[in-house]
Amino acid sequence: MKTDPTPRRDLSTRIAHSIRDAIVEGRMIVDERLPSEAELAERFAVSRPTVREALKRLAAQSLIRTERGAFGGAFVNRLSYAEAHGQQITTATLLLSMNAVSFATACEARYALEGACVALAAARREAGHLAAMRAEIARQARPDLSDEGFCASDVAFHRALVNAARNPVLSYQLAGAVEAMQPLMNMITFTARSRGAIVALHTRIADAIEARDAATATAALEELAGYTLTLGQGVMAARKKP
Amino acid sequence: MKTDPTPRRDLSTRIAHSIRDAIVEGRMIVDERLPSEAELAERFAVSRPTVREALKRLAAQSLIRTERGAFGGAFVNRLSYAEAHGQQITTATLLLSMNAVSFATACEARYALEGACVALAAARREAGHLAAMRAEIARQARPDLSDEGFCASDVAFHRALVNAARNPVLSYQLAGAVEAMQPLMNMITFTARSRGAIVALHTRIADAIEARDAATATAALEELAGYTLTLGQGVMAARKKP
DNA sequence: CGGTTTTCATTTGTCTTACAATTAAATGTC
DNA sequence: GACATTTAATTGTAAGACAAATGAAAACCG
Repeated sequence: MKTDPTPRRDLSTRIAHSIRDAIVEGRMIVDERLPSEAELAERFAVSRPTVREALKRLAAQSLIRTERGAFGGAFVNRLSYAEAHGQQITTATLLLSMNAVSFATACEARYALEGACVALAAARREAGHLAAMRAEIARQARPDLSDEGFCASDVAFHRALVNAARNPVLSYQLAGAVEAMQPLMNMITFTARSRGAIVALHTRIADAIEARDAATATAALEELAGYTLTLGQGVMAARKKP
Repeated sequence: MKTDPTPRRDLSTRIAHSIRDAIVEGRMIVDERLPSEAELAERFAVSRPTVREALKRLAAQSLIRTERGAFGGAFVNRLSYAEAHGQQITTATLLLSMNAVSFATACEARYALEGACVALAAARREAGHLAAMRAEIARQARPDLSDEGFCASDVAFHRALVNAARNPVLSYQLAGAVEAMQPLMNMITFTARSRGAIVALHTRIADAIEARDAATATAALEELAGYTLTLGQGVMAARKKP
């Protein structure tokens, strides 16, 4: 635990960085116990509240977890895909909402990334993935589904599509892109007609994946990207006027 | 700021969640000032150290920033691409290193995502992106470059390639994938021969991007993916034996 | 001796109080 | 009016105390 990598900032930041580096560089391994707060305070020559602030920073990034009681303490946490997902979605959502990212840019990024998956998905999909996709398509066809429900189902469909590529790293990366788009998508009012078009395209994608036909799946996805973009831009334009 | 969404966890976690929700849901806007620590302590009926722990959690996620002095305080932070990048790279790196992700899986994900960019890059690249790519290729051709230097240059080359697509959301997403791979790539010892092959492929990609030839660029990238995979698997296999 | 209960030491969680450091605004001075 | 000084607000840090949780060890009991 080296000290003082950034002497400008406050103590808890520096301590957090120092411990983080130890974890990232592998000097501390998963499930290894950190010294107690009192001991850390002594080692870094700071008070316990300051150490605690540092530990909370690390906990916020899921780098450590803490347990109370005797033989408790702070432990290096194995970062699970689920935790990483959660963090990525929060970050990506904020990034989009705070930086005035245009619908077109977000849409393009999302479908570009998703396009990277469909070829793999066509090659590797299993019955389960296909069933999940079909189930969402069925939901989307129900006319009593709310717009929010339709969007949620859309996300679920695309997640199933991504998972069909059977690469957890890809799934993790795409989760951020797909889910972060949801707030933007929720702004769209889906008419019966647009829902029909989307369901038709989803069906084409699912059929192509089932047939292990990567080219057709890619083409349908691209068509969907174009259609989504058109819908979204209409909404954004209308939103500007008043 | 609603209270008590998760009554199980400790106070600072709950308070952090409550404020985070207010930010994510847009009830607090960028650069808006949070109440002072003393006031927050009063509102949540907790002590100031507890409030501070909550604020440190949020600061660790770049959701807020703090300024000292009169009229200072905690402010909702505009999440910049740079900050989001940094977080994503840390998360992705830890995810790979802690979860025994195979070289093949990581490699596949990386090149699949990157493939999503080349077509756009071919269409949109500007002189600057091309110059950056060429500069890295030139570096990579120098025989006195260390293996770490070669890897770093490789990352820089691919970052330039991704940036050529001129979609900041894509760049953000890809940063995680490309940079998180670097520790794995650093394990590879690049022989003069393999360096030559990689430089040749990089050159083919740059040439194709310059010629706005997406198909050739994609093909070269796929070849590079295959070659990298072969190199990596050789290393991983050799590492298993002893 | 075996199982159960109790005690106990350790550690995190929280509160209280206090002071130092910083900073912008208000005030005073020339 | 320009510049120096004071002041009030706010975060940063410290020290000490107690509560709560928890597993280990000790004590107890059958």
